[in-house]
Amino acid sequence: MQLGELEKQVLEYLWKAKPADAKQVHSYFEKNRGGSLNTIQSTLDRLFKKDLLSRVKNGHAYQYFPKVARQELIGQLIKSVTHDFVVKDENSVIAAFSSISSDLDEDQLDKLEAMIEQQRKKLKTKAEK
Amino acid sequence: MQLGELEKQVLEYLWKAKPADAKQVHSYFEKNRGGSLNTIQSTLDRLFKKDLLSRVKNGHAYQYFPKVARQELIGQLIKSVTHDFVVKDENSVIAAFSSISSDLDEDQLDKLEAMIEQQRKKLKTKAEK
DNA sequence: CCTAAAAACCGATTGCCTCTCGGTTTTTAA
DNA sequence: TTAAAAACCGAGAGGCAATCGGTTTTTAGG
Repeated sequence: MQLGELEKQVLEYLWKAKPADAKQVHSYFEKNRGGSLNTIQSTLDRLFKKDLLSRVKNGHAYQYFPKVARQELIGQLIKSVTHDFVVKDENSVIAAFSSISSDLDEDQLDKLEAMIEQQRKKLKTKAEK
Repeated sequence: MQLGELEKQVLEYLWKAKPADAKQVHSYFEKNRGGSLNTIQSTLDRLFKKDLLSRVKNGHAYQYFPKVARQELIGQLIKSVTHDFVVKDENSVIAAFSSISSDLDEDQLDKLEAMIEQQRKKLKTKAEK
């Protein structure tokens, strides 16, 4: 999946803010970057079609809000960019992790380890069934 | 950075094979997917300009070969796709890892842990300087 | 040195996607 | 019922990969 610049910014905004309609999103972005309401509207629509936003009609307008969590999307993006390089050799994901690990400090390594621990537990639970 | 389908396949090929010129690459892809020699040539050129391939003139033709290792590129791609979501909040990378970790089995978790250990050592060495 | 062949290079086209926005249709609330 | 608000439609611009024809440059062999 491919995300444009504005799409990313809108997502970022919606992760932080409450659900918002096109008008609200537009008024937020107007100050910094300009652009018409329609542009925002079609961007919201694109994100909606990509299944990254949900929407609910409320009075006049749709309220948009994220359908996926931030880290979930990041995970998705990583998977999709990685996917083609991982056929039959899942270890390249590990290798890639390793390639990024050089940017991590001790604190982050701790967190990563905790995450591994959690995943281990999950696997164990599954095995017991 | 953005990679097209053919570009990925060509990279994949060059990671496995010896350095090759356009003709060789073309003859490899001709069987499965067709396409003209020129297409391969411009694809190689695009990858070269993206700094993903090196080339050396040998007799008639350039020999192309990867400039980056497989896992290095994967890492790069992950970084670039991740980059915009990570400003001032490096933990989202960790969170993203966690989002992917659900696909990993025990064996892979072992490897990941080993990698973390290695990275820890590296940090320690640096600290002693 | 000259030349034919081989490869590189150039440029145009197609297709896909984001961003942009004007204009039309539909929905909503008074 | 109707005026305003929002959604929807469609088109154009710009970017990039893929494709390939045609021209220029390079190279090896006579």
